Amino acid sequence: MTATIREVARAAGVSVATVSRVVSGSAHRVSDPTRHRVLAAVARLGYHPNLVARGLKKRVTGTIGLIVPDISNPFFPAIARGIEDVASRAGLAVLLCNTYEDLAKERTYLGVLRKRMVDGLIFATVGANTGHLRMLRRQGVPVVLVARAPDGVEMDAVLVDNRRGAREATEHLLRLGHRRIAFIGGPATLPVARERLAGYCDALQAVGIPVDPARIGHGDFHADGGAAVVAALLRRGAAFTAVVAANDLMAIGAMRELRRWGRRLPDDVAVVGFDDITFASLVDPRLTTVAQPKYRMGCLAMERMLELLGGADRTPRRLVLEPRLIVRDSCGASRGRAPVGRVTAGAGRRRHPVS
Amino acid sequence: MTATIREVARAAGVSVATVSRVVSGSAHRVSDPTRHRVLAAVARLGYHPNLVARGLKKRVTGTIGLIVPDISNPFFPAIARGIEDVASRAGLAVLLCNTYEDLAKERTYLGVLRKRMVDGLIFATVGANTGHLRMLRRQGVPVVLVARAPDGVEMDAVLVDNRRGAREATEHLLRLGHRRIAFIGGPATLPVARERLAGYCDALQAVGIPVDPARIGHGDFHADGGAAVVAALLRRGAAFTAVVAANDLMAIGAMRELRRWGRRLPDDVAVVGFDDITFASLVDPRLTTVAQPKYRMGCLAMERMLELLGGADRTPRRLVLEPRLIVRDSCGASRGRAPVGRVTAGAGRRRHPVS
DNA sequence: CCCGGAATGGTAAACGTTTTCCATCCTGCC
DNA sequence: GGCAGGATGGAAAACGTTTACCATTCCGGG
Repeated sequence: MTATIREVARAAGVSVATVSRVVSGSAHRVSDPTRHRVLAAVARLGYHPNLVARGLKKRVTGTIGLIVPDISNPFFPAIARGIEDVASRAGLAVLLCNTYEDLAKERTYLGVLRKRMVDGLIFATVGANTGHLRMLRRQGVPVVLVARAPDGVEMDAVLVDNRRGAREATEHLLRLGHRRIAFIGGPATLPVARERLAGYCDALQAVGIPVDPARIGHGDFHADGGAAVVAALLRRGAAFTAVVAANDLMAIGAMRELRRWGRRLPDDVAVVGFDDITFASLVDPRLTTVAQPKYRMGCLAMERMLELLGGADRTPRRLVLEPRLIVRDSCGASRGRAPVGRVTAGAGRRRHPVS
Repeated sequence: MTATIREVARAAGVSVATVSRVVSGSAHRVSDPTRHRVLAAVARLGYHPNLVARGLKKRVTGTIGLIVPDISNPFFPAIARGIEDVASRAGLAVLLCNTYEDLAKERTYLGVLRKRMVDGLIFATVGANTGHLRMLRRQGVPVVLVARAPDGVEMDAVLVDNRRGAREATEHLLRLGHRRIAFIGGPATLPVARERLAGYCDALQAVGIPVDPARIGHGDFHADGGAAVVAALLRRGAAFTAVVAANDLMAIGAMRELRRWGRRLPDDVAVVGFDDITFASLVDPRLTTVAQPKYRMGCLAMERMLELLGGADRTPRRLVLEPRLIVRDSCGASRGRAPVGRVTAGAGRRRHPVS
C-alpha cells in the first residue's frame, strides 16, 4: 500500500541504510548529491517512515499514555489539552485512558500501555494507592503526576497548592464577615480532598474559629454529590452563611440545591468553588472560585515528560503552582457591598443563618 | 527489561512458534501438556507480548485515531468516553487528536496517524471540506464520522437528526405562544449548523411565519460567541421573545448576555439550546434543550468501527438517531403557566418584546 | 609514490512477533 | 508390517526500520 524504505532505496539507487540516514537525520553525514536523490525519491513515492517498525527497532514509540479518571469531567480535558498540545508539537502521540477512578481499571490500562511500549505515563489521577506507581518507577518508566499526587511519594508532579487555595477561599469568606462556613469536601481518601479540607481548617483556626464537624460534608466531586451534601447539611439543621466546596462541580450542585431550599445566592448563602472550570463564570451567580492553571499544568507536565525522555536528571521534581482566587458574584463580594479588610474572630456582620 | 517470547520458549523448552501459538491463541492446536508448560513459563517470567512487534508483523496495531475539534468543549468528551469505553473493551487503544477546527492541523494529524498505522479513524469533527476524507476512503482506511458529517459524501456516520431537533425546539417555543423567535446559529460553513438553521426555518414556515434574517445571527459554538450574537441582535434593535441556539454553550452565553441587558429569564425571553451537555441542567434557569445521545453515539461509532475492522460489508451506513427535546425551565414551559397545544400564526400571546 | 585517515555509503544483524512450510510421531487400518 | 493421514511442534522467513561494522574512495603530506 504505502512505499517502504526498500522501494525508496531502489528508486534512488542507494542502500536502505542511506535512506534511513537521510530520513531519520541521524548523526551520520551523507553527501549532498545523494541526499537530494533520496529526498527526490521520497517525494516521488510519497514515502512516510513506518513508525511502528521504527518503534520496534529503536525501542521508543513516541507515544505517552494519559490516564484520567473521567474525561467528561471538565477539569481534565483542560489538562489533557495542554498535554496534547505540547506532545503533538514534539511529535508524540497520546493514548487516552479513562479509569472512572477505578483502581482495577487503572491497573489494566497500565498493563496494556506497557505492552504498547509507551515511552512515558502521565497520571491526571491517582488515589492514595501508590503501589503500582512505585513499581513503575522501579521499572524505569518515566511517570509524571499532574493535579493529584499521593501523600508521601517522591515522584515528578505538577500540582497546585491545594491547601493554600482552600485557605484563601475561606479567608475571602471570613473577610466578608462570614463566621459560619460549611465545607463540601471530596472523597476523604483522596489526598487532594484532604489538602483542601486542611486549608479550610487553617483559615478558620487562624482567626480562632473552631472547626465544626457538623458543618463539614464529603461529596464525590460531582454536581449531584455537592447537592446531596448541602441537602444533608440542611436537613440536619446545620447553620451556615457560606460554603466552600472542594471543586466547582460540587459548588454548582450546591448552589442548585440551596436554591431549591429557598436560599438566595449570594444574599443568604455565599459559595466559593475550586478549579475555575469554564462553567464557573457561566452559572448564575457567577461562581467565585480558586483557579487552577489547568492548561498550563498540562503543558508543564508534558514538558517535564519531554525532559525525562530526553535523558534529564531523573531525581523527581515537584512543581507546585500557586492557585488564584477569582472573585465573581457568588459571594456578593464583587458588588462592593461587603466590608473589605482584615477581620478578627467575632467581628464582622451577622447574616441570617441558614436554618 | 521485560521477557521476550524467546526467553519464554527457552524456559518452557519449546520453540518460539509454539509460544506464539499459545499466547496469541491462533487456530493451530497445541497439546494440553505443552500449553500448560508454556503458560507456566509465561506466568513465571511475567511475559507480556510486545504489541508493537505484533503490530509490525500482523499489520494491525489495535489503535484507532480519534479526531475532535476541541476536547475541552464538553460535547466531545461525552462522545470520546463512549468511544473509549467500547474500544478498551475490545482491546483497542485510542489516540487523541485535537484540531481546534483547523484543517491544516487535521491534515497533519492524518499524516501522523497513518505513519502510526492506526487501524481506523473516527472523526468527531469535520467541516465542509471532504477532500482528505475521500482520499482516506480510497486508501481503504476505515473511517467513521460521528456527530458531524459533510453534506453529500457517502461514508459511515453516526449522527443525530439535527434538522428535526431544531424544528422541535422551535415548535416548542411556538406552542408556548412565541412568534418572534431569534436564532443563534453556528459557523455558516458547518453542515451541522446549516441543518439546525434549516430546522428552525421549517418550524417557522410550517405555521406561516416568515423567517426574518434580522433575527438570525451566527456564532462559533462557544459561550462568548452566543453572548456576542445576542449583543449584536439587541444593539441593532431586533425584536424577539425567544431564542433558539444551535448549541448549549451558545445558549448559556446568550442567557448571560440577556441578563446583562436586564432581561428576565424565562419571563422576558425564553431560550432553548441543543446538545444537552451536563451543564444544561446546572445553569439557572435550567436550560431546555434538544438532547443528543452523545455517549451512545460514541459507542455506536466505535461499534461500527469494530464491524469494519472485522471485515464487515464496507458499504457506508449512515445511522441517524432521533434527538429528544428536554423541557426544563428556560422557556417557562415546565411551570405550566403557558398555554399548551397547537398554535396558528398570529395567534398566541404577546409578550413584551425585547427592545 | 605510499600511507593515514576522513568522508561516504553499503551489508547485515538486530528489534519481537506471526505464520508458512515441513518434519516427526502416533494411531488405526488394511 | 506398511502406510495414510491427523496431530503436534520446529525452522525460518518475513514485517520495516536502525545501526554497528566494514569497504571504498579521496586527499594531503611525507
